[in-house]
Amino acid sequence: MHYSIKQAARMTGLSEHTLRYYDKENILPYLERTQSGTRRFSDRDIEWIEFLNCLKKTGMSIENIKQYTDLCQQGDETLAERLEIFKAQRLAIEEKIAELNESLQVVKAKISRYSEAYAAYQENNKT
Amino acid sequence: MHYSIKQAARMTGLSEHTLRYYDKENILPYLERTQSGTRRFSDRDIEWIEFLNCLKKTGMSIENIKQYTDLCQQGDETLAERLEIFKAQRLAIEEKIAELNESLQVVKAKISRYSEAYAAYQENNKT
DNA sequence: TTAAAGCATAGAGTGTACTCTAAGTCAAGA
DNA sequence: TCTTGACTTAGAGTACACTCTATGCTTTAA
Repeated sequence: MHYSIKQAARMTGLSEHTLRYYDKENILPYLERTQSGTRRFSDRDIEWIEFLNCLKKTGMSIENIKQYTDLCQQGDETLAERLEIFKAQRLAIEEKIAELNESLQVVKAKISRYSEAYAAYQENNKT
Repeated sequence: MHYSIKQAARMTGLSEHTLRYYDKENILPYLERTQSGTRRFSDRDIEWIEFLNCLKKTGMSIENIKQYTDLCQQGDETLAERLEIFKAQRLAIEEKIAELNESLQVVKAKISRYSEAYAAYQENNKT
């Protein structure tokens, strides 16, 4: 199956503008064109975009994604390098989760204190 | 104890530029000045900045932080509203953690596949 | 054949959060 | 007094990731 940019946008949740921007940045390595120049998205492209979405959620920049995409197109010699990228990214995600858990504790503590303060405030302002 | 902007920058890990920017954005409500205009950071300010750092790590924007800061200065009538802000933020953090855990699974799967592919590649290229 | 829809490009504009620069003030030590 | 260093401001500049605009080309249905 092949899809127009409009369909691809709907399927991936990105805008047509963003898909063209990603193409311009060369991070859609499998994307083909018709002879008149229209982009022709395949299932492989859709899957790739969904994978990019996942990488972006972990905080990976377009620049880093570009580097990875380039390595993918250079064949098996870059396998070790690509493996290292993901190992580093795994660490980064784990650190981010740990950091968020810490912040969660701080926010929860705030909620406790505000709950108490608010209860006391209501008590003082009883009619 | 009071600190200069340079000391405050070192203590909080932010730059002097950033601290001045935060002050301009009115998210440092307790910050005082000397009569000649120099900023005078107290321990309370340092704690507040560390708390802002925590909120920022959770993805809260300067704009939202400003709203919260404003509410803090309006007294007890805004207690309920502030409580709601933190409840919403708790939810946002929990969702972010869940999302990161999903991405972590995807990255881990990539690591497994690359580890295998790389082992096979090495096997094929034995001298 | 003509109108509309959908696609293309180059390049300008936007929002966020800084980050830096230029020019000037102020306080302390040689 | 003069220099040095730390501070001040307003406002310009930067990086990132889009987002939009203007203009024009194709394809398709009426």
